[in-house]
Amino acid sequence: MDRRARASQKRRRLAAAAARVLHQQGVERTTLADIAREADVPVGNVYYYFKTKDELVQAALAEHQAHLDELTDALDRLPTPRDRLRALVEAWVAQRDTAARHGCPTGTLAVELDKRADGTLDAEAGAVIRRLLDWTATQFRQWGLPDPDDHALTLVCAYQGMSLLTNALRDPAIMTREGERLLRWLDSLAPEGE
Amino acid sequence: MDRRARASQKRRRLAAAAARVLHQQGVERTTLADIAREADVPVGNVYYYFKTKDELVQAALAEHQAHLDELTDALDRLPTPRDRLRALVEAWVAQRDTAARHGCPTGTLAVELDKRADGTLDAEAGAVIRRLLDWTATQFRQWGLPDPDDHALTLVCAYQGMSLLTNALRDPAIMTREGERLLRWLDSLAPEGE
Amino acid sequence: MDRRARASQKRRRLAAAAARVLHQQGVERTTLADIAREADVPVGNVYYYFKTKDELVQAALAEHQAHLDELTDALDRLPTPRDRLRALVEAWVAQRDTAARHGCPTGTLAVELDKRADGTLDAEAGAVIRRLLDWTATQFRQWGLPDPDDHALTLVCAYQGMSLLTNALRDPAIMTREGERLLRWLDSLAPEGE
Amino acid sequence: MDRRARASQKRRRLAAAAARVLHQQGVERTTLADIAREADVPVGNVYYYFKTKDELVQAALAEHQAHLDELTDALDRLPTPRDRLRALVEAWVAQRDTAARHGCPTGTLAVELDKRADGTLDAEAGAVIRRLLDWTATQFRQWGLPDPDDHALTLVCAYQGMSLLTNALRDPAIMTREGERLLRWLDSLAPEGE
DNA sequence: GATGAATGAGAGTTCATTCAT
DNA sequence: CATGAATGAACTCTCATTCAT
Repeated sequence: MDRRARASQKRRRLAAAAARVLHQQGVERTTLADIAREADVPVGNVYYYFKTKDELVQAALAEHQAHLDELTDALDRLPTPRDRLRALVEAWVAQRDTAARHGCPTGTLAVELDKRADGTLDAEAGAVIRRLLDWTATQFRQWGLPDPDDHALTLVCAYQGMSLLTNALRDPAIMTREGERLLRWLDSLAPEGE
Repeated sequence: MDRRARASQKRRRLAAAAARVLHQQGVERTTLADIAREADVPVGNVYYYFKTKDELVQAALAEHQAHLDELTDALDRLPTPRDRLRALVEAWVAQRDTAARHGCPTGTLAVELDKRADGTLDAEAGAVIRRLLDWTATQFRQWGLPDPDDHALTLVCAYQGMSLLTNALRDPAIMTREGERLLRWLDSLAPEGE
Repeated sequence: MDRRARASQKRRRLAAAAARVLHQQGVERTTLADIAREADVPVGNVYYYFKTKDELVQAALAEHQAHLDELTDALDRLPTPRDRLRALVEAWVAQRDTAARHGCPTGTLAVELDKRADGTLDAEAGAVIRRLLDWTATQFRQWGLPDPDDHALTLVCAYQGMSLLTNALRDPAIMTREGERLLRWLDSLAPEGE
Repeated sequence: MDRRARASQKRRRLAAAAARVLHQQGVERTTLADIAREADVPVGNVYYYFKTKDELVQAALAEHQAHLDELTDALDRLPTPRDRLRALVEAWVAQRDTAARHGCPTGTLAVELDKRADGTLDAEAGAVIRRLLDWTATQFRQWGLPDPDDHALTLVCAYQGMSLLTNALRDPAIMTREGERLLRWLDSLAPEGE
């Protein structure tokens, strides 16, 4: 592996470390030294890859976006929209322990970034959430249900809500209970005229 | 007004200012000077009322708790549990512009405090949310519905979820749409055997 | 002396220290710690009086302005414009050893500040020089000479030029030689029709 | 072109870039990356030509020296000392816009370098100025005027002074006014017994 | 109690210089 | 020779907390 490849790998390592540590400690309580340590990179070197702390936050958001895309790509291989949405909910529930400890990575990031006066980064956090919203709406639309956007909104709100409560009450069981309800809800839906 | 009364009034002013500013700027981006300024109290004086910044955060949480109690007390005067829950949802929707700008005060505070290693304050944030959960469950129980706890969980999750998305996407309309759905949902519920 | 008086005295001490150290070491090579040490003030405390390093530079400029004003006030007590201008030149020459080591405080500051992209502070440095220019022009005008502005420009240019060369060549004798020439020049001037 | 020639060409490009950028931004506000970029040379490569930043500053000084030598060589082709000195002043005035923006390259460099504790580089800056002084004195001597050194000092001081004021007040007209005065002064001079 | 001032431990960031290939 | 990457020391600035009156 040549120098350039190793360098870009380091960039990724930093982005991944940022995603992890920022999720656990939050943006404001995480120092660059924390991220550097997690990525095993000297502090001064971080600035070779990211000119500011904000760029690291941005990279972490991109990382979450990438994870989400991986997930939806995998789900897209399932036969029906209902299968895909069920699997989405199941993937959420599978993360319940992480959610109990640190909440939804994107959701909590969005909350923190929205506290800033400068609205640059929080718009990017919003974009990640909107992408999930769009993918979900697409599923409902393909399913042939009316008001697919409303259904998508309901589902994603439910996800963010249960993640927040799971985290705030430190109780993964919340995720299980609400997840099961969502599955029953999905099973109860039927396209018009079906 | 004697000295003690004036002092306790100052304490309240500080707590109220903390609640406001922390909601808007978040815990980590708010300095003691910010709160002191908002309360029109000299910085050095803050420490006679709150020994640490964390105590001010605690006071802000208590303030939110108090607001919530006021609200539920008012709702308790309504005739039926369904009326109360409907009014609760309507109260949420009425706050949509604030939610778009800063999210739910308690929810965003809980998110931020959960990022801390020290789990003292985030437990208190959880307690505020749990109190809302309990009050809501009580309504569903009085209504005679089965699984009142699950219903309560669903409703509060929906609230936190729609607040978060409203804030992240800076779109108060989300609150309106989800609020209307919740009202329809409440209208559709009926106790067993009714 | 009460707290407030002592505090404002500290502000002055800092401004004076800044003027001294910035003159000796230049803006860019002087750290806040240098100034703090010179003023015998803890580094963190500096920011109570000056929010940024630039404000300290500004304060140093004001200090130089004040020194200049003191000088011209003293000169204003002399009977004739020629006396005042002669005394001005003599005051410059008296500073020859300082000039050899560090140049003219205002002139060198202006040079450094003009290298900045942001033109805020260098305008203030220019203002100090312009004030000297104006005072000098006033003398020539009172003297009844034609083109008092041109004469003033010539005199101040000569001052800045000889300060620069004295400093660059580390030779106070330059100041003496040019100073004497300037005195002869002043003596040779006569108002029209005199 | 062989390797050695290409290499020495790169060295020159770097020296020229250094001269330009250091004049514009000053020594302390210029990074090696700035110079490397201006010369279109990779940062890491700079060190094959200049072991330290100071060596680049030195090279910039040499560049200014070379420019000055070019100028005086050209002037030396003029018939009389008076012609040469007049042409020198005219050359200065022709640079008035550059002077307004960045001052005299050598003069401002000397000011900055004199702020250093280490007196190595500022001596070199002084040497460049002294060379100008010497050339000028030679002209006055050839002219047959008494005190040629004093006349040279006066002329060079005037130049540095008017450059500094032009820069500090950002007014090229200063250069024009003082330049005209210097020309009149030169015209008024006559060797003894002439 | 009240208050302006003091303090010091970090935080993010920059950059000359060096290294490995 | 060339070069992207690495390094660490230093700097400016922030802020919770404490102190002296």
